Amino acid sequence: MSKHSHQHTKADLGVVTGQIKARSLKMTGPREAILEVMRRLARPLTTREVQAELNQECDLATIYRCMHMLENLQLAKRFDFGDGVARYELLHCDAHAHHHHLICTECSAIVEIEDCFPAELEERVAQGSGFKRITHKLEFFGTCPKCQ
Amino acid sequence: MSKHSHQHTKADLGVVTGQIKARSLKMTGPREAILEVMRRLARPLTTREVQAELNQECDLATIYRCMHMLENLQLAKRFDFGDGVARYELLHCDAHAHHHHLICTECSAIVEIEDCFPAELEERVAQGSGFKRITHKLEFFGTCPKCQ
DNA sequence: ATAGTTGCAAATTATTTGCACATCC
DNA sequence: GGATGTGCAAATAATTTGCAACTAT
Repeated sequence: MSKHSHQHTKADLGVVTGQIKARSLKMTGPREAILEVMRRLARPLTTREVQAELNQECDLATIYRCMHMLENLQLAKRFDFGDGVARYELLHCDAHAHHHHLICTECSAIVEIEDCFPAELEERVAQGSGFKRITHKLEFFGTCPKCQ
Repeated sequence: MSKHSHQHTKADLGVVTGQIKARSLKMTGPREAILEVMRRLARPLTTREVQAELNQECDLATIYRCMHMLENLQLAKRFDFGDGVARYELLHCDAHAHHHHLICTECSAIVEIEDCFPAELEERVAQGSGFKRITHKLEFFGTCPKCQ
């Protein structure tokens, strides 16, 4: 419940529930369960992975809809690792929100990269193109120690 | 044929056909047509976009299979812009092979970014993780001038 | 000749949607 | 009570696959 338990790798669900209620959306059983899984695993997850981690039963459609809601509220981010399946990760609440991943092309293991990508390049891109509100997605791929 | 005709935006199909034949694969009519489209448009294309640009008829399955072949031969690269559709782009043959894109989140317009991303960061990632053969994908998203 | 290719149709897989019923505020 | 959410089943949409016929080399 405390709003300041900064565990750094775990999103603060208080913020999430706050955002949900602020928009007259509802905090339901399935949503709580999904959020708990996303907070606990704290890495990009497919809808099926989320479903598998759930204690209770939950329809895939519900999970998809929850992911979309979280994405719209900018509480989660979608990632595409090139295998045709979308993955979603809950965003952290502190400044560490923006980060990248290193994915093993053999076993799909995911490592979070703390090194933040220089935002300076983003500005250069903005200026050279006339685009506004620029964001970026950066993912690294390679072969993990186990799979080498 | 010259290895140094730097047209910069167009891949050298000679290299592609060379690679294909070197592996005892065949250069067929459909493949030539697909490659011509990819070379001409020189941006990430969905299979449907390729099909629409083709003069002759060509089955989607054939285009998918061609994309996979090109990807395996490292002659093309797959991109995911977050809309659930894979896009493939023919790689250039000169040193400019690696590049990034800036995609309009409104109209999906694609701008190629010449600025190459510092490979130095890639090495730092490699060292910190124990991963080998590291590559990366970096895409920028924003609102283009027209859509602002 | 023969290994590699293609089109077609059917199968898979991911994701979305309509709707009646259930649930949160 | 009324708006919002859920499960279920059906609909879309992307991508893959089996196979018989075809074509480069």
